Amino acid sequence: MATLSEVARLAGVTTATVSNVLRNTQKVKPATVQKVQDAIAATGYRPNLMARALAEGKSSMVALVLPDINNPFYPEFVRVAERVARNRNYFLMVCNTDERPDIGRAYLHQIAGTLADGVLVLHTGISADDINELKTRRSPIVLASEEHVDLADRIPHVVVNFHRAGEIAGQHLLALGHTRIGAIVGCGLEGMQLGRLNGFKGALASAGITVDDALVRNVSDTVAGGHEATDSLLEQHPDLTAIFCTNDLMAYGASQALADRNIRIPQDISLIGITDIQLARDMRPALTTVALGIEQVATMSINLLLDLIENPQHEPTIMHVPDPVLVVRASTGLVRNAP
Amino acid sequence: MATLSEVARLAGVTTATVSNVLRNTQKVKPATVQKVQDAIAATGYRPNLMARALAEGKSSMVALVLPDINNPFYPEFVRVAERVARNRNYFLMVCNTDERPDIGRAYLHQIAGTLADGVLVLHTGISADDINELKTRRSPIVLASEEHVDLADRIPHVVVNFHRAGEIAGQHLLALGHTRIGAIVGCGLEGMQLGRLNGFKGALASAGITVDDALVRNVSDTVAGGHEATDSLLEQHPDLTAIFCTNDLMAYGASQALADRNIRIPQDISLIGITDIQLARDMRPALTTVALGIEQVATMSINLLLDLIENPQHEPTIMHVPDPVLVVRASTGLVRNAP
DNA sequence: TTCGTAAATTTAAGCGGTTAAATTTCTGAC
DNA sequence: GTCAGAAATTTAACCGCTTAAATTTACGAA
Repeated sequence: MATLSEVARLAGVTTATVSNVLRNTQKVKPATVQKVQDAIAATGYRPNLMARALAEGKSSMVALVLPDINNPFYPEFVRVAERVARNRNYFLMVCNTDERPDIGRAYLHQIAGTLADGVLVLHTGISADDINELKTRRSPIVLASEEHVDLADRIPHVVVNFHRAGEIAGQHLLALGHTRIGAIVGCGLEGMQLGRLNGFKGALASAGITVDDALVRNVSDTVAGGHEATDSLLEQHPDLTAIFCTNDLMAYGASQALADRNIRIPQDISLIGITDIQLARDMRPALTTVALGIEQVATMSINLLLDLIENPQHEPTIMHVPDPVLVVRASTGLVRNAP
Repeated sequence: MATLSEVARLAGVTTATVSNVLRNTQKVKPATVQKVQDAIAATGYRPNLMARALAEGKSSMVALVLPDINNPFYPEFVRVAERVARNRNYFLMVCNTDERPDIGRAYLHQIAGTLADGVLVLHTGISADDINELKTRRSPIVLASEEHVDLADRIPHVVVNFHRAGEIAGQHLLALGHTRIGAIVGCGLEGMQLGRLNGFKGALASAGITVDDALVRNVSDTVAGGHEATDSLLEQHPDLTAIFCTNDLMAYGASQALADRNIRIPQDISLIGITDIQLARDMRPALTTVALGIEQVATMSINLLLDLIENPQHEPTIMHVPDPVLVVRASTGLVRNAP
């Protein structure tokens, strides 16, 4: 690949001048600009972004560390984040940790401040210590939609009201007359989904219903997990009239388990999720869910990170995403009569 | 962030020595190694990967350019590719083009040879010209599972036998007695799915059946596309007994359309896809499909790229993934009796 | 023609590492 | 105690670009 100096030589000027042409500072005489541009065209020159990054002290790359690219939530997030980043002239490095905190840790240590100008961390179970280390390195970091209670007030943070999401789900089911409700909770790292469950419990408590632990299942945050939990719930509690899942992916699994048992949704059992991923719309019956606003979370958090990179703040910024919204589709209905 | 020279000063040695310790060439006396390691620990030093990349002429990053991270095929691919790359000490940059060739082009031009040591391109509709330009830059590039006929023999390539996949699907349906079969073809860029359709047609032709164009639908490569195409097919051909989709995502959409019309799978209509993404397993009924071996394609192509980076070849390597395999699940069955 | 000033260009240092070659320091054999 | 050769360390150039400061060139006014 041609380098700056080859271009400079060909154009009969210095690398400084070529550089000035490239970054079009207005300091170069039009005739010279032309010569340089000709030389660039002739050599097929492309700037070496590594060299530029080193010289500028800025790579224009940001890393997005996430736990499971196969969970459809993340691709949806990535797509938005990448678009926003691109529009602001940043590259997005997607780092998938495969749910392994050690991999996340390695990424953070290697990349932050050396390859990437900043890092956006999405519930990857990375420890507070590791995050704090980054902070001492003064490498911008943003946590999005986490529930890192012990860090929340010290690290820039985009907060999603998971508690309210659970509450909305609970209220919706209550409004339809359900009282025997099973709950399926993803056992994400760091108890990520606890807020959702608590919100749900709170809603029921307000109606005088206490959620028996026997009605709660903790499973992995996957289709299979939802399936399995549903099987388990139905075996022990065939009288359930509704199932609440702390996310849509597990709700999808639940719907499969119900289909396998020829239980109709929502005639026999109502089903509600949280998040509103694309799959929720695509399912049959389409899933009633509590939309968290993926697009907004992604946009806000990546923008926050880039803002922080472009002008560092002392006080950690905490931003709140607008409250979740109930999206009623076909998977919930009035409680059935006694079984 | 601490730099090499600060570490060196603290340890009372030269940057060269510190560098040698870091890359543990065996040239440093144990006592010195200890001093340096202490200094590293004391400063919290992390090597600046940009600087290293510039000095070494190698970034240890590879880019994966893909058209749509929301299409579940790609996350599955990414996950494998990233794992393989990580194990070989490379970072993976995922570049989502959102189906826009211009974005893909920009990524290629900016990244290849300057940020990334090589590029793996996955059906992004990037033009032959652009790919060739990379070649002249001598930046390693691998095309995976493409159908870029005009490039196939000049660019390293991982070939999937799409034709055979379509053929297998056709043969399976034939074996079950189907003859009135609708075909749904994704109109991916570059006619990516044509091979699959031709394979299917070939299988039917061997059985003396010609596929009327009226039974073929071209739609976007999405759930919605499959849904729409199915609606259209059923309206004009209510006598169909099976539907062949050139990929699983559209088959999922088809299954929704069938569910919406209370048409049972496979009792009323059989459904078959191609690829075998996770969703095919999760669907109800689970989808019969022709597995392309995502894991193998991903592994082979990323390995090929890394091999090429580590020792450049003159002849473009063409690798063939083992032939696709039929995976029979619940969505196909014997043809129903006359409607 | 001569200056002073603004415009254009060059110089040269630096970003944070790597590495071949040069130099210094150890070894152990004699 | 010497000295050759191996081992350890340092020197210094380089990777490709940016940029502040220095220098040169151009231009208009006196």
